[in-house]
Amino acid sequence: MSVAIVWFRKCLRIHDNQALSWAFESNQIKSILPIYIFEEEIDQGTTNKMNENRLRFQYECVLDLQHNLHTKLGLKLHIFSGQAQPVIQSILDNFEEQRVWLISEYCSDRENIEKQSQIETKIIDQNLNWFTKTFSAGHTILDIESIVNSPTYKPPNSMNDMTRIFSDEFGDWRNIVFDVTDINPSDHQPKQCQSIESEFSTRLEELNSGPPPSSYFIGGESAALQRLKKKVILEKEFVRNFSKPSSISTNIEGNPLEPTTTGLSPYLSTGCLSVRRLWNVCSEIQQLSEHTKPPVSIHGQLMFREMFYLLSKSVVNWDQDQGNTHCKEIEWGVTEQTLLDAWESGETGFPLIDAMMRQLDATGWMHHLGRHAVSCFLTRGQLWQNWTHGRDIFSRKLIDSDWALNNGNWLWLAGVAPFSMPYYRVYNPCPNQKSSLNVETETANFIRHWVPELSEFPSKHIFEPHLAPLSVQQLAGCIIGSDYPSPIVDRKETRRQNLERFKQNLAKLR
DNA sequence: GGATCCGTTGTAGCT
DNA sequence: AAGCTACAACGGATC
Repeated sequence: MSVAIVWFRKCLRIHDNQALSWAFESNQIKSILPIYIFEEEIDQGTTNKMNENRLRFQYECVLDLQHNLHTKLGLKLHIFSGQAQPVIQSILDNFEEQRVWLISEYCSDRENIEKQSQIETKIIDQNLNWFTKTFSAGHTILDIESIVNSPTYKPPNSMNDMTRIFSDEFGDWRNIVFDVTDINPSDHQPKQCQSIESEFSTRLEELNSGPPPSSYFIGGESAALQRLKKKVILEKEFVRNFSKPSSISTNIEGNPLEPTTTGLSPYLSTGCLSVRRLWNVCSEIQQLSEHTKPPVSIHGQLMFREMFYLLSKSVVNWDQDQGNTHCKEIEWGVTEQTLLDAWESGETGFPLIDAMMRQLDATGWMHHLGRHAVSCFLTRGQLWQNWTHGRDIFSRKLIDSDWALNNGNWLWLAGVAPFSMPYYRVYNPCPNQKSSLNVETETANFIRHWVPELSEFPSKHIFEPHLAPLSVQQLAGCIIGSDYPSPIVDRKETRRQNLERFKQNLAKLR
């Protein structure tokens, strides 16, 4: 009879959790010790990996997991902070004479794969009683490792490629309902483990007891399942019609923080929500009637997520702008810190860009199309800065940040990847009446909310306030250049120059 | 092997 | 107001 140490990493939930289910169902497991390790160096204040919002969100997820494990399954989650290897060593030392399984979810990124293999060779292999078991499809629909290693695998670059992979894997995959494991505690003996000593950073408690978070989202499986119900299960028409988002703003039902999309991404990235559960819910809704299809449907969005996971595992230097087969080496030149800082702090003088970046800073979330607009603006559109700078800022601030997806999306939007749209399709940072966005009210109100300096500006001028006559600026109580920055660049001129630069770079690469 | 088509989600000007 | 077209023209897949 053995102890199962269930190491929660990317699946902070008890529903559809293969590792947890296995530990419950296996007859050889006598007791279960769930653990979570905060691996960021959080005692020196905010980490360079996660800003405060992100760290707090992560902590909320872990606390909710602790609550659910305790109330639903009678298990106590032990929380640690520190580097995984020494922490796991110290945990296992409590069980020196016993048979122990260290169970976790497969993580596909380089750093975590190295960590996992070090733990296996330096700790597990040193004691004949200790074993590991890793479950492969916890965070993704596909078994990333097995697909990438199959002899016929070619890195996918389009939705066509993805439908081929799904067909090979699942046959008739459209509206398929995947097997999802859920634990029914009444089917099993209680498996509570002896408690062991655990310690984690007091900084996390401080964050949690501080002022109410500016983030709209609350971390955890409970909030994830509530949101799934509210935005997907109860919104069948929305699911069936899901397409390219037409509104860049939030402001649903008068709430300026409620997304027009599902808002489930923070829960998918932390694994509070199983991606298979979300897929299944959509399948069940769509089976009943007409619905949009990949690439624009929710299933399509989830398939792009799988695509980026496959690529991130199979493309060498996925997160680099050099030596990366999926990144054209554009000469971005020397970083201009003032431009980068203005972009990050929402002081570019372009109201829509600034509203987006301030929303990101305050809430840790930004609308899908907003991410397009600000990343195009930073790179090939206006500022001509290396996409990796934007990637780093997103990764520190976005509560739904995910290594595979964040890099993939930046490669896409910077126009450097094989799957990118043509480089000359540049988003206009100042949408006008011709834009698909509702500039009259919704988008203008979105700017008024996040850039209060401009709250009295008429919609006609709010996207390019520096072009407004001085009388309009005075009436709005906001003089451009003193109360709100003038544009840091000439958007039309930089666009023209950058198109030319990009073209020359491509010619050189050919 | 050259032509043609296609790719999740562009913009601006004209009718 | 919606739809067409030019813009300038990538790169991989397909025929």
